[in-house]
Amino acid sequence: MLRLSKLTDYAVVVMVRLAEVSPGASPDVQTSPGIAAATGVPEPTVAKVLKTLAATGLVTSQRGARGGYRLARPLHDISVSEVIEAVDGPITLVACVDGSMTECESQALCPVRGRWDPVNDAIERALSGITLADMREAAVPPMFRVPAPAFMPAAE
Amino acid sequence: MLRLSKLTDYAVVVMVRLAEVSPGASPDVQTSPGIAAATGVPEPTVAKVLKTLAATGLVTSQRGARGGYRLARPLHDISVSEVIEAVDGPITLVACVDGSMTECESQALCPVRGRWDPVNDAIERALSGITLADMREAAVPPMFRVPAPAFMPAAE
DNA sequence: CCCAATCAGGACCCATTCGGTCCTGTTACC
DNA sequence: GGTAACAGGACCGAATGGGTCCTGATTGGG
Repeated sequence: MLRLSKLTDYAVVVMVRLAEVSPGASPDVQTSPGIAAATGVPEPTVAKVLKTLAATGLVTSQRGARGGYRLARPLHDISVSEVIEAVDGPITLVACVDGSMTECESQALCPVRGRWDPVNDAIERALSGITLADMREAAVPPMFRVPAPAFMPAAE
Repeated sequence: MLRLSKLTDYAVVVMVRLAEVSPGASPDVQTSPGIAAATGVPEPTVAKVLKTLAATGLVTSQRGARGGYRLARPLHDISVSEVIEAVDGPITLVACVDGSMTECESQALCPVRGRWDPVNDAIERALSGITLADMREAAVPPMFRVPAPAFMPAAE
């Protein structure tokens, strides 16, 4: 269904939240539980996403007490494709696109040999043209913007 | 990983194969086992794909003896997005894009409320611009074109 | 008129992957 | 030195998709 994982969605949520507090270059870092409380995403999931993003360099981490996470780059400099590839791995519509052509035993018969490449490239190009800042602009009306709720979303 | 299902890949293979024999408007129909033998795709899978494509109107079926399948439209008039939506359902990157907003219990908190829409639309636009004929052109060199092998691809 | 071939539309099972949780170690501040 | 927070795994359950099979409906040919 051409659906990307929830982790990617959460990653965008977390990164946008990360930008809300550190718009310029403020050294303020945010902790995983703090972001979890602000976004409503479960804390372990937030931690997992942050660790993945930190591993790929999209966010920087500060260890130890008073530590936390901070955006490595401003929102308008991070494309959607970067986030997707960081969380879900490289964008490969079908197995043939990747270098793993070992699977395709019927290479001579397969009529789609490398046929998805232009499609895959078109999608990646479309995704590279959209940044997190663009997604932020196209978001919900400001009346729904919640600055930093101190309460949990209940639901449990 | 933004990967579409194998069924979609098979659907493209089958439809391209379907066009190989009925280029214009010849009434020649092809049977499921015939296409399976020509493409190397397992016969039950081919039948499943064909039935799905017939249900969405991308191919037409002829029941009874001497029956089979035929392309409803020429290749250059069928976009990739049509095939994807026929096999894998509507293109929805995240659950929020769809009308199923019932899942999102934290609507007020969710900062990506409808944020993926432009991304989703960009992808669908990119996919709509590529037809099966385009994929056919960007395929493997003609030396790999197998007309209609009467043997099975072995492998079993 | 009967039979064979083929599509139609399900139900069904298995494998794979994803979503989510938890544990242990390391680092830096108080 | 204690504590708070990240790092990096392993781990398990649920859900989805891939693939197979069965039974009925329909049409052409003998």
